[in-house]
Amino acid sequence: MPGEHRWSAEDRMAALRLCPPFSDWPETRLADLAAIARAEHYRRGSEIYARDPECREVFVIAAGEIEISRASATGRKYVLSISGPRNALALVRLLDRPPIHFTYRAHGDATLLHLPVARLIAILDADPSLWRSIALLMCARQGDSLRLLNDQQLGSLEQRMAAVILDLARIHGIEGAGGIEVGLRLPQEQLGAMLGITRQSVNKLLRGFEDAGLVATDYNRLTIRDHSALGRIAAPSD
Amino acid sequence: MPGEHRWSAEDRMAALRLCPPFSDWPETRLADLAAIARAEHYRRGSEIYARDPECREVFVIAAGEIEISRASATGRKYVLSISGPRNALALVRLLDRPPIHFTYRAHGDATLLHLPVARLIAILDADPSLWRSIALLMCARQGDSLRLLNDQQLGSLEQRMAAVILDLARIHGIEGAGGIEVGLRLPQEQLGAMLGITRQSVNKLLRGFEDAGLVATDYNRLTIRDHSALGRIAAPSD
DNA sequence: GCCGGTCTGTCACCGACCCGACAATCTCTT
DNA sequence: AAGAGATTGTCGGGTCGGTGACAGACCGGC
Repeated sequence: MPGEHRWSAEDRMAALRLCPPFSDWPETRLADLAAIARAEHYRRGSEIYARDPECREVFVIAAGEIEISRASATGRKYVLSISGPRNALALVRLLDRPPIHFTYRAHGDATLLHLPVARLIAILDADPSLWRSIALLMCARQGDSLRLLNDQQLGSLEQRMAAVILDLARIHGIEGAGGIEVGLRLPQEQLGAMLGITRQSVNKLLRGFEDAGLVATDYNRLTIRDHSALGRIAAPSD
Repeated sequence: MPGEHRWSAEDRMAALRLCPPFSDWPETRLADLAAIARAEHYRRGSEIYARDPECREVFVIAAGEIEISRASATGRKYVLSISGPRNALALVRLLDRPPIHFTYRAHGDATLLHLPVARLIAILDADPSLWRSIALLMCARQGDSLRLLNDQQLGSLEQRMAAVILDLARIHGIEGAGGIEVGLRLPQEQLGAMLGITRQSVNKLLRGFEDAGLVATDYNRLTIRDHSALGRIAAPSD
């Protein structure tokens, strides 16, 4: 783990090496990438592109978690997901005119590598076979989005709640004695923002899950007690 | 327009030439593509991959409309969209293991060009710069999905209804004297399946729109009377 | 032109979720 | 160690959309 104060080109390369879609790039290309990357540290709660929402940069999470959300005019907030280390974000900015702007916020303290889109594209065009990795990653992301859309329309609240919990555990889970603990500050309000429901509804559902022995909750902390049962709820027959 | 009975290699190329992501391919590559494409005709209501849902093919709509949907265990149906000519579908199948399977159904009579994934990938790898067009298209598609997710979570029913109508008009709209007519058989039940609500709710909303002079309805047929007002409803401030 | 199937309009009832409120508990900073 | 702020548990009332039902209108085929 590199020191917080400074990220050398080596450190940047090490982070990129583990991050799809760059993880299967040859070393020389990774070096090109590391050369244009700029490391930046964010304190908990700070917004990533607060200064310039139109900024044409992609970024990679080197450490920490990033909440991807969007607020409505009425003040409600929808949290698309909370992404973890080794994840590339904002890839839609490869387009000249990205469709809509999501807000990225550091959920805990976080370190990001920023990659200016223009220079990234230059690297890709210099060795077009690299585009393949981008294309396939975008296919995977698209698949995830479609599954999410489908779940939201067809699933019951219980199903969606179980799915969100399992998803969080998959990304941020820490194996422990009593089960898998979600290594995140996770107030019920936040779960609500991911499900599009209110805090109170989350509370009721969550207590239902707890009574059934599926999860354990403890002030901002969530632990999965029965992973397979939760999976059965999330995907009943599928 | 080629005859219904037979699609020559020339006909197939002509269709592909207009379809993103192939529209900016050089002629020689388009010829390669046309060589592996198989044209197939579908009657209204027939399901595209009824025989083999696991079939590893992408396809392009040469003529007609395709409804992309998914059914729940309880019999409810969610219609993701109704896609029109010059659209490539099922691109997520470029992945070895696509995430979930959507059902594709011919909304009216339709003609498709089928492209086996393995051979398509062979063409792409033979000239990797072609992957660029795939990557950028998938970015655009991903952006569309994210916008849809956002709208569904944050938008009111009215907003979402207006958005869906405008979207349908953009793809299937026919300019006419009294406004833009949606050139589709469009029962209220279908609109409901796109919005995740029941026929009855659609009816009430739609009559509200009609009373306000935004649209005109006439048995299976929908005409937009006030496009800009509808746009203001769909995206209030944005 | 007739008829079965599809589509639309409408109603009463009901349940799920939202809203506002309040008290208790926990965490973090000072 | 104390107090401010954040989080949780819980309640009742209100509202929106779902459910089931029914009648009437429309379409397409024979």
